[in-house]
Amino acid sequence: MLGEATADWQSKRRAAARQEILSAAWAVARENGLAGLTLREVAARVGMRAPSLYSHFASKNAIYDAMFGQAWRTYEELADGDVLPAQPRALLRARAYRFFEFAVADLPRHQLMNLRTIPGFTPSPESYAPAVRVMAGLRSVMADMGITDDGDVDLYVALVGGLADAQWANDPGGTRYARLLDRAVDMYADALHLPQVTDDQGAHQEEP
Amino acid sequence: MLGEATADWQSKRRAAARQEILSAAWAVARENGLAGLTLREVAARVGMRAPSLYSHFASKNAIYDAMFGQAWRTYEELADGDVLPAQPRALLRARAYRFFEFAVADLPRHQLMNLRTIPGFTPSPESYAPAVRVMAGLRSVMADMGITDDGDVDLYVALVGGLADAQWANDPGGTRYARLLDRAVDMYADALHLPQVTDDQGAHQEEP
DNA sequence: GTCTATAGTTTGATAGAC
DNA sequence: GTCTATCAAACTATAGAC
Repeated sequence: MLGEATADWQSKRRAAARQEILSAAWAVARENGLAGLTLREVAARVGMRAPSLYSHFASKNAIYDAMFGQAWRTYEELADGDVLPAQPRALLRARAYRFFEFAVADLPRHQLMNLRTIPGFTPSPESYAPAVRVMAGLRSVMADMGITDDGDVDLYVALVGGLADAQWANDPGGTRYARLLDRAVDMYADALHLPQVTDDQGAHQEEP
Repeated sequence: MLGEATADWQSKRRAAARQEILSAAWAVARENGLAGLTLREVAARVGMRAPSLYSHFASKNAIYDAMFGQAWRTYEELADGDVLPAQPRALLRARAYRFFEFAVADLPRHQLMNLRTIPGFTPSPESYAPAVRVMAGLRSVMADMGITDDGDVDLYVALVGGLADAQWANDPGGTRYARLLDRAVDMYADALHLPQVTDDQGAHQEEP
């Protein structure tokens, strides 16, 4: 008889196939634009025919949905892996750099996560969950430094997101708005009367 | 023989037909999303068949292009029509409200003007010109109040645009980020050490 | 300038054999 | 689970009559 080992193996194969399809979908989106995604093209990249995708995803929108969830989970893991500085300004800077860098690295991903690019697409609750957790984590971390007003958090989010959007809109591939991140965070921190950094510890350093 | 009056009349008819098509295109974009625009649907709304549109526009992208130019010209006229306050903070607030309100009023228009929603679409120089003029006008007006650093202007643009994008992303139809506009402009003005308002003149007032 | 007709693709999705 | 076959529809764009 077939034991649980077989069920496990099959389940892993299924998950691997799903992941292969999603990777192909990201590649197509990066080449043809997020709205330029087609099932045939995705299938071709994984050596399948279009109808076979329906064994793994219920519809094209289900693929968008899985991509949305995956993007936010990836960002969540990155953000959770960051060792956050104790100094408030440094912490806000670190979070700003993390988000900005992630948003600027991949346009279709950014569009799917943060802009309403695909008409009619709405993420499922399951896929939306990691986005909610990310926002909750930010609120928690900011509350720890005394920022509890919802408007203050929203302003920070809009400020950092605005720089990322402006980077894509006016200088894609460049650094025109990336260079303003420190200035922007300082401006924000000043407005909230966060303590000044006494030495150089707060300045952002790229990882080696 | 046919005089110039006839040529005038014909030229006006042509312009009117183009405008009718563009209006229909905006309506379709608002209903089906910017990427959901189709020639058949646009043609149907003006009582035509799809091929007839080619008498007025060379391609679908030419329609997007005309929409892009029209959107920026409309914004330019609105901004040029504004009577700007002399007080620097009030002026920045007025410009911020103008842009934010325009961006939040129409998602496909905002996507076409400021986000890269349509894969492969790039505006022609003619359609891009009003956008350049708007930016030049902003630079000029900010230079008059002593803001000459490019980074400072870029930061203002990103700040206001970020609020608009966040409004669409996180609270479409609401006022969650609109309520932060005054706070955002004050934060920015403080960072640039712009003079404080002495009385209430600087507070933004909606028109009656 | 608008029409019909149609080319020539491409699309998302389903049915059913294997 | 993947395939072939196919649907039904939509798409942009062109040709040519009127």
